Amino acid sequence: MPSKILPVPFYNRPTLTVARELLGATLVREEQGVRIAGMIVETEAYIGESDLACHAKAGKTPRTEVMYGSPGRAYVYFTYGMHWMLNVVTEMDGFPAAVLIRAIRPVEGIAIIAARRGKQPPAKWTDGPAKLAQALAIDKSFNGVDLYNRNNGLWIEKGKTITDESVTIGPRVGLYTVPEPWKSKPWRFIEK
DNA sequence: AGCACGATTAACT
DNA sequence: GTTAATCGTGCTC
Repeated sequence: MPSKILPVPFYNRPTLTVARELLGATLVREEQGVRIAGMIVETEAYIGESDLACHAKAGKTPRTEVMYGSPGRAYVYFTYGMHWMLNVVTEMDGFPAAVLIRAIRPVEGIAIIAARRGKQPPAKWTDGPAKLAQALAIDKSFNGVDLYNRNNGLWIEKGKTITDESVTIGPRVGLYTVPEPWKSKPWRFIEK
């Protein structure tokens, strides 16, 4: 049986295309042989130094270095003093861009997710970027790891195809101090 | 060395 | 609707 894991060429494409096509894909975390997985239902694109919402606006720094690297790797960063965010690096080596995985729908490893997120109702287990990172135990140690093989306990598999009728496109969120037009770019993709 | 801010969340009123 | 929590990062001095 051929691997279901999305290969490097999938990520080595325009970021908006990758963000759109990641909807329906399966984000998989494997811990000690146990799978925790969910279908990706919300993404956002962050594209290049000219995108003033993208961390790469500051240029290549220790923090943003991964985004400048080869596609198909994880860019994990820390914010608000307590939250981890998972992104997937896109486009050619040298161009800084990534897709933020904003939400997933739990499919496997529900018991583990419940143990980590059980204080909240199931609908709120993985409906935000910091929430899914917590549910899947993703932190700084995953920054820069390959997502196109099983070596690192984190990868993305081809999943369900989502039709355009089931996709809502809108502006990215949380960009309070980002100037226009970047603040309103319709670079957020949601599976209804 | 110090500072302002943040691709958020949960718990409030 | 508002706001505290909490600290790495990048910028200024």
